Amino acid sequence: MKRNSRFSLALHVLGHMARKPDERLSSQQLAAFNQTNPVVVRRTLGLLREQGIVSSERGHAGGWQLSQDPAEITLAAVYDALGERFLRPDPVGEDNPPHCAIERKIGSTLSDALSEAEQVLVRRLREVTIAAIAAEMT
Amino acid sequence: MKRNSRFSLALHVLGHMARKPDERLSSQQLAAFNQTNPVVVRRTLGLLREQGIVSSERGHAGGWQLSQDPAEITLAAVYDALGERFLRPDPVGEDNPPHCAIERKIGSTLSDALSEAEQVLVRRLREVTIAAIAAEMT
DNA sequence: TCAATCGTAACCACGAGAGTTACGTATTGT
DNA sequence: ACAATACGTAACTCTCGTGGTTACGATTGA
Repeated sequence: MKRNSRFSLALHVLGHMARKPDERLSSQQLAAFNQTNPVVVRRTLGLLREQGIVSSERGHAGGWQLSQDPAEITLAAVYDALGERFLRPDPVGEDNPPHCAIERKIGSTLSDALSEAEQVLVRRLREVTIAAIAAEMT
Repeated sequence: MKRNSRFSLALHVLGHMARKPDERLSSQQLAAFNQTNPVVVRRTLGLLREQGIVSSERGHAGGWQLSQDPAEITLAAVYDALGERFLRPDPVGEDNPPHCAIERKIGSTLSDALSEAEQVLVRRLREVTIAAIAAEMT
């Protein structure tokens, strides 16, 4: 099992979809690109559909299609749509209230540092679009 | 079970140790601060010992002590000593060589973005010392 | 009607990491 | 010496997150 594959799975299939904007690709086809399962694809793309990035059609000629211009879809949008958090926060659990001042201090310090790092990450992801990814395809 | 507790566990016990530089604190005592287990403490502090941050003594009056001035121990040093990677890379697994160009592109793009974000994180962690953490204790 | 396809629920498989037990070894106080 | 204390470590369990899989209902088009 590949861990943390949601994001790269999404980017990969979006890249392929950007190459064939007029076709509706089935979960089965998209799954093949990642050597994974149609259900996993549906799960993942379902989150993107909620954000209007892709659309799906049921039935005989159904499948998935981009809802936006691939040049307008940033990796940050995908990251957000998936609810990804590459930074593992959890500096201070919600259920374990700090017992001493040091724990609060640690929690706030780590929170600040992680937030800043993630801002940098997202800023970078905003600079790359699906179109740029698709352009690399052979 | 608290996840990702190694780092905050380490910072917490180091903070307490910094308050009592002359005492040797047992794993048992340190574990109590975090409501965890002595073995977990030994495991974690063992990594810090390898980097010369703390020292341990066995036997009757044994325990743990800081090996460095708490004002010299940065959170980044602890982060490194623990081998923590708050950013989950794994953009392209080592065992699954990219099948098409898009996968390589995704892998390198994510790698770059994650690396940059982590540099920012570490830079921040370098600005905070154990002494600063300990100063917050009540 | 029938085949293709998404939408979901439900469950399994696997791995990471903390929690726990157990035991060996080292050190110290008496 | 000897008992008590404490680390070092192995081995196991528990839990959680996540992907994989199966199953089935709903929808669409020929």
